[in-house]
Amino acid sequence: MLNVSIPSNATRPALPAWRWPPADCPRPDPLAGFFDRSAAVMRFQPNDEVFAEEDAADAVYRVVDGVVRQCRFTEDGRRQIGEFHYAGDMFGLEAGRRRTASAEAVTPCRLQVVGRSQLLAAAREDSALASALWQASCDELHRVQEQLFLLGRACAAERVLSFLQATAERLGTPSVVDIPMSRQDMADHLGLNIETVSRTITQLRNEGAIRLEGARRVRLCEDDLMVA
Amino acid sequence: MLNVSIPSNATRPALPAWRWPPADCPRPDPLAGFFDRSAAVMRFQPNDEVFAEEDAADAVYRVVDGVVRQCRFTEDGRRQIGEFHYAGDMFGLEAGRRRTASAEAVTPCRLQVVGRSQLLAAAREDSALASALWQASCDELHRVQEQLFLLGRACAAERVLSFLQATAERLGTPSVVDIPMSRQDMADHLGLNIETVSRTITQLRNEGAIRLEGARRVRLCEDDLMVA
DNA sequence: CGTACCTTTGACATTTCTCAAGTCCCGTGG
DNA sequence: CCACGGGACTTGAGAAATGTCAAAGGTACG
Repeated sequence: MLNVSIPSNATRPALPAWRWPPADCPRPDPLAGFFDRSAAVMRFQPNDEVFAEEDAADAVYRVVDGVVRQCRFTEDGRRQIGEFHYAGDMFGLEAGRRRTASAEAVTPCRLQVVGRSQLLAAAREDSALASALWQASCDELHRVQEQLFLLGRACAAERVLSFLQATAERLGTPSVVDIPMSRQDMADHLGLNIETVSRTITQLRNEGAIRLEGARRVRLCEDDLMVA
Repeated sequence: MLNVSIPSNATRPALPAWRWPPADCPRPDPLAGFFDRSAAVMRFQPNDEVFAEEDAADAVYRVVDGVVRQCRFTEDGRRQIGEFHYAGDMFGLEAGRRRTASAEAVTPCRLQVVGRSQLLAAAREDSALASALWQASCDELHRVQEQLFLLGRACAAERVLSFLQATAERLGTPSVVDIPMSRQDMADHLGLNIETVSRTITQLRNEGAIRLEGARRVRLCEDDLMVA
């Protein structure tokens, strides 16, 4: 079980990390193929806006390299980051005609861009592409539902540890994470404030669940994944 | 703005309620047609399990009447309710072969059931059906992202009020809600505990944002939606 | 009309947030 | 090479929100 100080009244299991790539993801990836054939490439610097809430949702993106965050704001300045997108992720495909969230570069990044109607037309011709699109939506839904559990029912230590593990998995480096985003980004993704994220990381370090090799580099210790 | 006692340091806008049905939802509904033609009907009593996490995901459901909750559990007994499904909602279509959440009846209900492969085969033949399926997934994703904001960044009063407004909209009764689920269900959906939900409802009543006409019936007062 | 369950309330504990200072790191320019 | 500045990160102390435990009301249904 988690060795870190999660409220003492209950035995709390480690949360399952997101699986990436999904076991049943078909290879070679028709989405990658389509973007490689058809997309233009754009570059963005950190904090550049890729698109804003309410913009026309007429383009679809795929990350070549770098990291993108998807977020929503309230008028009083609260921000919720729904998802981070990494190399290989598609994002920005929506059913409605307007964006329901904005997207911003976290790190310098290159994005492939295609027209939404172009992608949908190709999917109509190519059932492998259509099924990859559907698979991608479902994967996204599952990640968001995992996130929902985290925000609704997990304490700060669980949220942070789970995030670090998921990010490590996603980046393909199971035992070390080079965290690409700021503490503030982590906080707005995890529904915490920046000081709580920082304190929680310190606490996880003190309890031996992680080791810090610089503020943006964390080594995950093995026993985090164990269940008692 | 919200008149209810949300932390006093900031001006917090009312959260937008989910739109239902979505403005661009095509009519007549090809999904409804397909289920009406092809589905068997099953009945469930409150708390009956429709399917469990890890079950084979080989059936797809549509609510005829009643309410269904979709939930995930941890070993230590925490529960997160992702979504409630009402009359007309499809649920249970997944990309993977296993359920990632369980579904349970909240009220007595009747559900239409079809085989997953049957639905997908029909969608391959009928592009209107395919597009309705995609639309439904996207709508679900948007609702979940709204929920994500609520759990990550909204205080108890905002969560409860937003939930009541959304439920009223969803049930087609904009000013009165007949809440179909228990306080515990609300709590597990909103990431609160049952006592906090109860206290928050009392507080909203005291502040005039709602009126109670029985524990399960709430009248929403107009000025909840106003922005100062 | 009694019983079981759901809801509300109270008192107190815990977690997380807020505000205010540090500290660290890194690039820049002397 | 080293001082400097600025941003990011960390830490502390106290406040606020939410959770926990316990018990009292309500309500529905046999």
